[in-house]
Amino acid sequence: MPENDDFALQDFLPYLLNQAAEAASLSFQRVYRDRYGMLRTEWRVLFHLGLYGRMTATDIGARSRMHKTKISRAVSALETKRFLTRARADADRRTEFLTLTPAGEAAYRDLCATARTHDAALVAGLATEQAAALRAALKQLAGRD
Amino acid sequence: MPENDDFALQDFLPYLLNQAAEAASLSFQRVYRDRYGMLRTEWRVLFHLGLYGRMTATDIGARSRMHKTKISRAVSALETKRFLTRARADADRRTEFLTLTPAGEAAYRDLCATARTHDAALVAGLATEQAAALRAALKQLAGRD
DNA sequence: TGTTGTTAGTTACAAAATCAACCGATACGT
DNA sequence: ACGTATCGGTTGATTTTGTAACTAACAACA
Repeated sequence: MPENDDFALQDFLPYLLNQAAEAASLSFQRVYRDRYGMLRTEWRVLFHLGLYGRMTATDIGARSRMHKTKISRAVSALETKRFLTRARADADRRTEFLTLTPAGEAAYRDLCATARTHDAALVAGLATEQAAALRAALKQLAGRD
Repeated sequence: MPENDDFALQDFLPYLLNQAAEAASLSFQRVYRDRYGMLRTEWRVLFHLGLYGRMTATDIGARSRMHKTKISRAVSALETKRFLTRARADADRRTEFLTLTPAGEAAYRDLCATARTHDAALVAGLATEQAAALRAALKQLAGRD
């Protein structure tokens, strides 16, 4: 009845990606939300700081492609949770370096461990090379990193 | 410096999926936004109606896994745009059937054509089987359809 | 019929994301 | 030094989403 002869829009990549992304983040979201009262933006900032060590907000933005304001607010939230500290740079007093506190690092490690489990569960249905291929393709689509 | 020896969290699937999804939808979003003033939810509803023909809001929800309220609002918006009409069902007066107007169908066809182009551009860097494998993996992650 | 439970869809309110304007610090050209 | 532009980051207003409560219609069963 509908005239979608040639192109199956159920296969439209943006749609598919979004569906998969939403499904995949759901279970993990519950973890950082219930366990640490974090938002996804906060978890992402934490994750960057845990992974790369001391960074500025701009650095995080460049890597994560999150908007300035999201990062700014996430940093504030993490600061009030005592998960990170700020330090003005001497060279350029506009920038501030962000560092995880011990509590922040602990949360990071805990979440990493949980993330590992979730990741494994997600790819459970896929063969090893399939999973690797998937990650590679996603990286390319994401444009970098 | 950071102690992420074993597990590269840059490869964390929810993160990767989200990055790719965001990057992929960006260019297409501009199309339906600028050309028709639509939101993503609206485009999705339009897309379902165009693809499957007359449906109820609940049907759309079951297929797209969007929440009731999102659908309700998207339907209202599409109705004010004169892209769809509602018709109460005789059998059950709670449900209403949604049908695209000619204008709605025209928009659907236009956006489909554009979507096809965008999709092709996205998978341009991938081999044909790679793209197919990607879609298959995403479908599985999405849980269905 | 009357009660209880469920379903389709909407609405109200809170939470969060987006956008634009903003402040202070720096850089640059003159 | 001075004006202008730019950059790092924050704030406030608006928009969009999420959560819950709600209305109306139906179903089932006494």
